[in-house]
Amino acid sequence: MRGLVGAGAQAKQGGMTAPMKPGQRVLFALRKMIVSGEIPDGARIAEIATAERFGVSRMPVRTALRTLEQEGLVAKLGRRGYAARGVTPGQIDDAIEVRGVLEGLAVRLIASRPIPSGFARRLKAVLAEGDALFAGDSFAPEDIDRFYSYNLAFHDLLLDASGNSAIGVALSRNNHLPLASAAALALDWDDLANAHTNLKAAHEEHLAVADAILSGRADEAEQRMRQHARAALNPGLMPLVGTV
Amino acid sequence: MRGLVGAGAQAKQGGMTAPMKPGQRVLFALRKMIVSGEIPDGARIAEIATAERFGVSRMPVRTALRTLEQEGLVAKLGRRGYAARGVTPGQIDDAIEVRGVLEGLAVRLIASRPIPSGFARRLKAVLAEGDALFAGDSFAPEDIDRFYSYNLAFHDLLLDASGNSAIGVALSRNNHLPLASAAALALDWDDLANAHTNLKAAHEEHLAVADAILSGRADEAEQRMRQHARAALNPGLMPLVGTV
DNA sequence: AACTGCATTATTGGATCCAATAACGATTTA
DNA sequence: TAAATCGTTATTGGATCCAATAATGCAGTT
Repeated sequence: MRGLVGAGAQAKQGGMTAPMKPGQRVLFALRKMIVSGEIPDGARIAEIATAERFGVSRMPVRTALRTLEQEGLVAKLGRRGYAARGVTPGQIDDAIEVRGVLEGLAVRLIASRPIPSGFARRLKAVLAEGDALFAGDSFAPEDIDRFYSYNLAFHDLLLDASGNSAIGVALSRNNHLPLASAAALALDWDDLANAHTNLKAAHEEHLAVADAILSGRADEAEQRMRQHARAALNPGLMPLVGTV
Repeated sequence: MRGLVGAGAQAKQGGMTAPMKPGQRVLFALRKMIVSGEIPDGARIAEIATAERFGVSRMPVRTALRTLEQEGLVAKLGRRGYAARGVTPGQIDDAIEVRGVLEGLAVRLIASRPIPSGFARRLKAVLAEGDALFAGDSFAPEDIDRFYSYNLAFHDLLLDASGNSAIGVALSRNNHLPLASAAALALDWDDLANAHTNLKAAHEEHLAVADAILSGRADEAEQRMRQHARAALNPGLMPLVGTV
């Protein structure tokens, strides 16, 4: 399943066969280089050098650096351009914790209010996808992709239903860090049995969260959602669990 | 105290007598126009027209729009430029709630770990400023400014001490919305007695949060910090309480 | 009269050029 | 010899110009 995160992220970033516009291309390339450590922490990033490196004008580099600054991946050095801010594992943990808190707020808000019938229906429909996935006791390779979609739908639904737009914008930060977003199945699940076990646990956490929400147990829903995010922090049983 | 928010925000944004660079100027002007509703919700913002309006080139407008897009204040319309996303009171409430949750996470993290002696000392020093402010039972006009500084120092200290950098980047979003940031004393305190009463309440919440932190009562610290943020939501006794 | 195709135009994105500014080094003087 | 000042240079920010592209309006045809 090596191509999974590539497939997902690339598709989301429009990185298909169609030629990407220079601006986007530079942005994604720089982002990838920084988070991967190819550009080491603290390294200066000059507009001219970068532009020449990518064979583009300085303009796309400039806009990309501005965006990366907003994302916290580069820091502005007064008049000396920008410097890469390497992403340490600790920062990813930090982002995961923030995500848990924000998603926890989302479910708490949902559970604190009367549940619209439409939401309950949609939530159950999403969860049914997960149930179907784990009906058997083993995984086929394509099931990872299906879980990816299901997981994304679950988190997106809750975000939408919270009715709090500020949560979404705050979360959009974290999603730029691979491993930190709910969508990122960053690690390759080379062991399908392993994947089945761990992703099933994630699905059952989803069920528990949903039950707490639909029953109006707001505090419990929030706590469970936080815990669900934190599960990505500790390696637990397996080599390393991606963000589920 | 009409000039307060102006003073604070302007100073923070560098809006003093020194001429601001075009990029900054356009960015701040557009931001202000959108949040104030001068540019109505959904209104299209074209580069050329805006550039002419401000008497600058299209370039600063472009970068400003990119930044505002990151902040969620404008939305991109495919090839038709950008559209203003009006800020409703509800969105400000949303942002305040998010702030409470994020700052709540910060204090919980601090309280969950051993307290560095340096932090305890600095925290007490900051709180002493507040104590001095409310030693008397009335306010002088300049005390509002002093409270502004003290309040900012309190929140910044906790943010720093949390050790979680993701909280800061997530919070930087909300701070762009006036009334949502901890720094914004958005409403004019024309009644000094009123200001004294309400800001003193805020200070006592600070004390309670600090006590919970230093005593290691993480859950309580988090809850109190959330409540502290939410206090800005309900008008309560007075006409309208700014974000304290 | 309505629909489709083409041409025009408005608008964004990129590239190049110019100005301002701060860092750095060399040179001169005490 | 060391420090200070002046000049050079590297680098960012802004302005203008050019290309690509999609929306819009007009005309022609069915």
